[in-house]
Order: sequence, then structure tokens, then C-alpha cells
Amino acid sequence: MSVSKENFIKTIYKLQQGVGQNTRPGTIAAALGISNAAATDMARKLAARGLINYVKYQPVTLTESGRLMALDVLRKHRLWEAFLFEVFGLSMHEIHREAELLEHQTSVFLAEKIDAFLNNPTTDPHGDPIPATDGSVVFSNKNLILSEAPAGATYYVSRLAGSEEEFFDFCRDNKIAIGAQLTVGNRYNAGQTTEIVIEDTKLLLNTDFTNLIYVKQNQ
Amino acid sequence: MSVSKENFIKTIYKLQQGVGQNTRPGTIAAALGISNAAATDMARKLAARGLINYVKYQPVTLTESGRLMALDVLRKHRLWEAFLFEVFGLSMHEIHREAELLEHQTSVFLAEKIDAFLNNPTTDPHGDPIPATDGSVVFSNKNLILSEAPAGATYYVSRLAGSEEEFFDFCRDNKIAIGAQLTVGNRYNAGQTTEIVIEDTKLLLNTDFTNLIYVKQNQ
DNA sequence: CCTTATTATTAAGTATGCTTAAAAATAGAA
DNA sequence: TTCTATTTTTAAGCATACTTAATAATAAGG
Ligand SMILES: [Mn+2]
Ligand SMILES: [Mn+2]
Ligand SMILES: [Mn+2]
Ligand SMILES: [Mn+2]
Repeated sequence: MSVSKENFIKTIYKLQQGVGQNTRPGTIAAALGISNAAATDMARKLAARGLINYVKYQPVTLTESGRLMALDVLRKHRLWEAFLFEVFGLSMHEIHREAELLEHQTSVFLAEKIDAFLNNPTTDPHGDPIPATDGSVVFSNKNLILSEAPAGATYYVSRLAGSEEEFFDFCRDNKIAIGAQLTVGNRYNAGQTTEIVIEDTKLLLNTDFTNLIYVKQNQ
Repeated sequence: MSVSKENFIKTIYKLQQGVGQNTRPGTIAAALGISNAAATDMARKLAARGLINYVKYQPVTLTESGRLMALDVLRKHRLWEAFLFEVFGLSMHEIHREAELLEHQTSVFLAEKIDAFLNNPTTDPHGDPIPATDGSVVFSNKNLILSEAPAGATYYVSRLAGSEEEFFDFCRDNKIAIGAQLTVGNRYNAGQTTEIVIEDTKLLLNTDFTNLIYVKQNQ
């Protein structure tokens, strides 16, 4: 497996998990910063290897072995993020940036060492679950996506699912951090905009951010 | 810079430093496990980028910017080795194996973090000097190569410059570790074989190993 | 339902980093 | 010095991962 193939498969997995997203070639291409033609090309190659299901003009899906491969990369990514956060104190964006590279050059052997050193963490610093070696992932069933969390209630931030520096900068500047308390207010613009109150500040957030923020009722 | 280019340049640096070695295309090719044709090809490409001096049928040499590039990779390699040894307790061979991959995906930013975490170490666990960010390297002027260390004297092992698992297994099995004490005995086979006594055991070593082991008079 | 805009696919081409095979140059031995 | 063995180079070719441009299919709006 090459870096390109690993990133491609991981992107499919993440798009398929993400809210309001699809796994069509163009979407994958945009996420990876490559042309649509290159994405179609890669889709055919990975289908030939039995890692994805590809039917012309259809969204692609991962096969079981493709899913396991995605989870292997994601496990390494999130273990590195947890490690860089705990040990070196890097920021939310820095851990992601470095893990994006290290994930492809990490043996299963080394991943186990990191895992043991951190006492087998279940989530990374963004609140994302860390898949186990066998590919099992435990999703918190208490997480609510902020774009859909019932209004009028108070929540704790439980997951920041973005990856762009801009997103993390915004969260940091507005005290949106894992464990922070916020209240959901009115919805505007046909539910596209969510009003929240955090640290006595009122914010109006659009779905491009509220689809990346998860909250839960209790800490 | 690609992984292939970084490894190529690093190999030239190491061959040029090593005892009884040269930097001819065939030697580089053998070290990297590629064909002579591929090595010639790469030599021309790197020369075009001003990283090496290449004249047909001649050994290649690094330019100043090539040397700095080699030292940058070597710095990352050795910082990772020191880190994996200290923090995860990996063996001499395991640290090398993992560092060989990680060295290419490590930002200068991350290298600085590792360096600071380890309190700016000057040598890695093999006794090799860790180049500074500016490319300066401090070589111990007290190190003697075991193949040439005067007979009859007692020394401390100061550097194990190999990279093969077989070499490190041999060293471990025979108590040849950094700081271990040994005495140099007779030389045989026109100096190709060195007799040493370590932990009351007599060993006869050939130059393929004694060119990789360095010792010094005082600890 | 038809037209148009968007998206996907195919085709052709490029750079990288390899390969093997053949030719050329160099090095070593007699 | 001359022959031979070794090494290096050149040539041709291949796989990967991209590109742009042209074509085909699908999706969306009027
Ligand atoms: Mn991440
Ligand atoms: Mn990546
Ligand atoms: Mn090493
Ligand atoms: Mn390497």
C-alpha cells in the first residue's frame, strides 16, 4: 500500500462517516486535492485490489478489507495525535498535520508501543475513537452533532471532527474545546445556522462548523 | 525531496564517512538494494539539482547543500533512534528499522520537539553524533576504530556503526555494548582478524565487524 | 420533458524511480 | 601490454500517480 492509496481509502472512510457528505469521485478528489480524473483512476485500481466497490458513475464504498485498511491507518493517525499531544504538547492542528505524514510510516509494532505507552487510550485529543488492532471501533452513542442538538439545552463539547487549521484556530479563539460547556440557542436560516452561548459569548455558527462539532449531555 | 533521493544522499554521506568504503555508483546501488543503472540515473538527477558532484565513471561527492541535506535526514534519524530507545525501550536494531522510515516524514518543527524532549542529546544510542539544526556535527576525536586500535590495551566500546540486525544480534550476544570494556589481543590474517577479550571471553573478529566498532581509552 | 450545468470517464501525456539488456569504459591480472 | 573481468553507462520499457483536454453520462431547473 502506497501513501496515495492509504490516503484515498482513509478519505472514503471519513466521508462515509461524515455528516452531509458523499463518497463520489469528485468529493474524494476535492478532499485530497487531486483531479477528478485521478480519483476515477485510483478508484479503478483499488477496486481491482478488492479494497473498494466501484461502479461507474456511482459513489464508491469500502469492502470489508478496505474498511480494515482504513481503520489501520486511522488507528496510527490517532495514536500519533494522542502521543504528540500528551508528550510534546502540540496544538490540535499541529498533531493532525504531523500525524498525517507519520501514519503511513508506522509499523504495527510501533503502533502497539505507542498504544501501550499511552495506556491504551480510547479516543484521540479531538474526541475521535481510536480503532483497536483488530479493526473494532467504539463510537460513543451519547454524542450529538451540534447542527442537530435540541435547542435550549446545555452540553459539553465531546468531539471536534475537523482537520483544517482554520477550524481549530476558530475553536481555540472561541473557547470551543473538548469538555467546554455550551448552550444551544435559536436556529436560523432554515436550520443552517445555530446560535450557541459559550463562556458568556453568543456565536452564530453555520453547518460547515456545526457538522464538525459534537456535544453530549453529561461530561 | 523524495524518500529515494533522501536515502541516496544519506547513503553517500555514510559511505564517505565509513572505513574502507567508496562512493561509486555500484557501492551506493548495493547499499540501497537497487541496480547500478538506477544509481547512475539518480546520480545524474541529483547532480542536476546541485546536490552532488557527478563525473562519469568517477565516485560521486556531495556538494555543500547535499551535505546539509544528508545531515538533516541523519539528524532526524538519530533523534528518532534516541527517542525510541529512551521512551519505548526498543532494541538497537528496532530503533534503526523504525527511524529509517520516520526520518523522511519528520518536519524540522517535530525534530526540534524531539530534541528538546530528550534534552539536546549529542549522540544516539549507537554512539553516532546527532547533527545540529545548522548542520554542525561534533565527532569525538577519542574514538578509535577497533580494526586499528593498538593491541594489548583495554578500551571502552564507544560506537556501534552498523545497521544490520545480524550485527546488532552478534553484539548483544557477545556483550558488546556501548560502555562495555574489552582488551585487544593479537592480529592475524594480515591484520584482517582482531582478537579481543570481553567479559572473559575471547573473540576473533573480522574487519566486516571491527570496521563498525569504535572504542576509546577512557569512559 | 427538455435543456443545460455539473460530474465522471476516457484518452493522451508527463515525471519519478525503478527494471533488464546491451554497449562502453575502466580496472586488474597475466 | 594485452586480455579479461568488472563496473558503469545508455537504451528501452514498466508501474505509479498525477496532469489537462475531450467526451460521455448524470443531475437539476425551467
Ligand atoms: Mn487528525
Ligand atoms: Mn496521510
Ligand atoms: Mn541508524
Ligand atoms: Mn530511510
